[in-house]
Parts: sequence; structure tokens; C-alpha cells
Amino acid sequence: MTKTVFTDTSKFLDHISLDCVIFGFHENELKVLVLHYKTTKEYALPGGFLLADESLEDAAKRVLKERTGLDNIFLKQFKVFSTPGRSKSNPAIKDVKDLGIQINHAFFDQRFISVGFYALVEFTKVHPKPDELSDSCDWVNVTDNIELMMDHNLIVNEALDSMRSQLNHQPIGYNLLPDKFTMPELQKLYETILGKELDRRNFQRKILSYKILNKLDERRKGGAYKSPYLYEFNLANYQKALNNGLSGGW
Amino acid sequence: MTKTVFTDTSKFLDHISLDCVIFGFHENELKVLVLHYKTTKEYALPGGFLLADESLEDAAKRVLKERTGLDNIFLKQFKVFSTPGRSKSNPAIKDVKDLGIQINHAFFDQRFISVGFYALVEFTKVHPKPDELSDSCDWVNVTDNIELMMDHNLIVNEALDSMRSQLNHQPIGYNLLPDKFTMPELQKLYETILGKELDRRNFQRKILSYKILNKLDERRKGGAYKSPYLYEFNLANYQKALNNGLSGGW
DNA sequence: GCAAAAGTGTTAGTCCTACACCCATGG
DNA sequence: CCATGGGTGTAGGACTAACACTTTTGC
Repeated sequence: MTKTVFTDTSKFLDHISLDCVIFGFHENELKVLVLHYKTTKEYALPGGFLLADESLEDAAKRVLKERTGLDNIFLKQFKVFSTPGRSKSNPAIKDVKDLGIQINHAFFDQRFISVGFYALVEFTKVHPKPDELSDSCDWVNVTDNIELMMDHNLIVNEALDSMRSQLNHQPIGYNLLPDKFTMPELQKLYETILGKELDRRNFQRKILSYKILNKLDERRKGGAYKSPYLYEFNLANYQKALNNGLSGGW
Repeated sequence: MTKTVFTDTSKFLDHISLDCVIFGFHENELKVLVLHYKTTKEYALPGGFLLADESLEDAAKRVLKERTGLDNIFLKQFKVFSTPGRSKSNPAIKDVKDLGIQINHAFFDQRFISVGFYALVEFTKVHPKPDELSDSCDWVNVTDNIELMMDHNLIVNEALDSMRSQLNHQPIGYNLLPDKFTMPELQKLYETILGKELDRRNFQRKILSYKILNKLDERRKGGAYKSPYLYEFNLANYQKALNNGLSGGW
């Protein structure tokens, strides 16, 4: 995959952009990957533009690959943001002469609608890379509510809502957790996404009743206190169960 | 609201279109509004383009108003369709000289991504009007699976899936039924959307348990057999209940 | 051996399912 | 008066929610 840079905008379609809310889960915290702009010092979601002969999904995959280094990421379109004034304050259109970057102002200065995607990645596999307009690309806790540029805070919130409502229909646990994980870890993930606490014993009974997990003989060693068992997803059963939607609410 | 016509495309943004899946419910059938093109004789969803200073939601409202005559329609964005080749076969780009319509080929000939909306309308309030490229605008039964142009069959199916999954979170019954309706009518609507039959007595108990309906003293007269009671939605309770999502599955 | 986390079990109440019976209406 | 659809009720089983006790581990 060739790297796409903002300095050659000639192959991009006008008016259409996309933004990715990349979720990761680490140390019992739900995190989002954000860029920090060199010039304006604002935080922003990784995003990009649509190439002339590319689907939005492919464009999002391209952005994901460039920021995380990963292929085969779980990706879901969730909403288009099209308020007419939303792109007026795009920091990218500001002058970046001091960086030696030549920006195509005519391109950046147009009105953009942005298609929002959310992505689920395994935290430990990601090695974030900033783009050419940014000096950093880092995880921030969703709960910290960092101020983002333009309407990006809105985009994150809508992504969260969307993910929450699809918890029983999309393989969210599978994509956010490592291959092997403990029951308390899975529960924390659910609690974080749902924004509420769940009963430890009822959670375990319910999730096991779906038959989507394989209990392993190993336990998580090294931690303090009693070592919990490790589990892995039974992918075949998981997929089958998701087709009907996991039953019941949380 | 001024009528927007396809013969003046100068105010439209390039590359962006929208299509509306307009659902109605009549005589126990779920219906969709489709246009029939004068030149190509193909069926198509009502759609349009985005004006330079307009949100997608406003554009969709504009299209809805023009085709149905209605304001204040329930409208929901559900997906963007962006396969690169999808707009190649757009019949609108064909020559329509014989109709005396001057088409801006350069505009129609570009690649379009299309934002899909579904709309819910009260069947009896709609007076469908064709646009200037069509000779008819009529309801077709969803179950008839009429062949539509381009990827419009896909768009209808995705709209259905989306509406089905949101049945407990959006005021779908309220928007598709007239102000007063009977329990069997409401049940038929649910059965049609879900694609399966429900037990009459359990359905009634469950829907009443939500406290979202007011039972009226009137009954539906004129029909054969025992006359059913009329109900209306208790909008305040309905909205409140939807915020948490109606509990349980169907 | 103590504190904290994890494994396992029980019970009461609620909800869902699958039915049966009676009533009203038009032919 | 009968066929059909609509109004109402009930019993059994499944699932959920709330809660207690025991076990393991590091210090």
C-alpha cells in the first residue's frame, strides 16, 4: 500500500473526507487514538480523503494502516457529518510554511462532509505513527474527554453510542481484546463501553451461556491475588451467535 | 421551500448524492415509494444532490417534501454507498433530448457516493409526485422485490435491516401508523418489519406493558366481525421509553 | 494470616411462551 | 347460527437479579 500524503491532493475527490475513531482497550481503560497538529497544537482524529477510484471502506483501511501499521482491522461506518459550517475551522488549511510543507489551500479550503468510521484494534499490536501535519499520534482515555478540533468530540461521542448499541451484534470483544484474556478483563470492557457496573457472577454466567468462549487451562500469572483463568473466543460460535444478536440486555 | 430541479446543477456539490427509502404502511403491507424513469423505464429511489450550503439532513427533507408534499417527516441516515463503480449505470446520464430536458452531462457523469436515508410516513397523508425525469412516483410492496436501478435494491435492503434493528429505539410505529389504529394493525406492522408472526395475546400484553399506548373508547367500525378498539400513542411515555430502548426482543 | 480478587452456588421474582375460553359482528 | 376475528386469562418454564460462601495469592 502506497503512502498517501496531503501534499498531493490531486487524486482526491472534492468535498468528501472521513474520520476514524480508533478504539483500543488497555489497563481497563477504553482509549482513542488522536493526532496532535504541529501548527495549531490542536488534537484531531485520524482522517483522510477519498481517492478517485476507492470506496470509503478502502479509504478508511488506508488511513488505519498508515496510523496503526495494521491490516485487517474491524471497521464500521456509523454516520456522516455534514453541517455546512463544520469544516470552516479545519486547522489544516492554516499556513504551515514554517514546517516547509506545501499545502494545497484551494483543496483544504472547500466544504467537506465527513464519513465517520469507528475501528476496533488490539491495543498492544498498534504502533501509532503521526501524519505529516502532526507531531504525535497517541492514545487518550475516552473518559478524559480531551478537547478535539472541529466537531471531532461529537464524532467520538456518536461512535461510542453506535458501538454501545451494537455490542450484541458486532464482535466488539473479540476485536478489542488480545487472543487470551481473563473474565474480569472482558467484564471491564463491557462495563467501560456500557458505562455502568455489572455483577461479576451474573456477567460470567450470562456470557458463558452464549457458548462463545473457550476456557483454557492456563491462568494469568504474576498479578497479585488469586490468578484468574484465561479464555479465548470460540470464533465459529461467536459469529453464529452474533447473527441472531446476543439475547437480552446488560 | 423552492423546488430544486436537476436541470440546474450549478448549486450542487460534486460527487455527493443521497437516496431516500420512504416507507409507508397500508392494508397490512409495508411499502416503498419508487420513481419510474421516462427514458430508461427503470425504477429508482427518490434521491437528490447536496446544495452548497445545506446539510445532508436538509437535502433529504427537501427531497421528501418534493416527492410526498410532507414536512416534518421522520428521517434517519443509515449508510453511505460508495463502491467506485456504482454510479456508472445511472440512467439519468443518458440522453433525454426527446423529453426536451437539457441535462448537464458533465455533472451526472461523475462518480457519486450516495448517503442512504430511510423515512417513515403515514401512508394516507402522502400524495406522491414524480420528478422531471420520471413519469410516475408510486408505492410498491417491499415483499414484491421490484428490480430497481443501480444499487437501489441493496439500499432498500440495508434500510430494512437498519429499521428492523432500531425497532425498539426509534418511534417507528408512531410514524408509520395513523393517529388512531387498532392493536391488530400495530401487530401486523411489527410482523411485517420483523418478517415473522407473533402471538396475538403476548404481543398485546407486551406492548401494553410499556405504557406507551392510550386505549380509546372508540372502536373501528365497518369491518367484518368483532370491532377492535382504537389506540393512540402516548407520545410522552413513548419517547421516554425509547430512550432506554423497549426491553426484550420480539 | 490477612486483604483483595476470583471461583462457584442459591433463591425469589420476573418475564416469556404456549395455550383456551368467551364475545362481537356480518353473512 | 356460524365462521371469523378480537378481548381477556392462566400455568409452567426460563431467565434475571440479588446476594454468600469458599479459594487462591502476595505481602
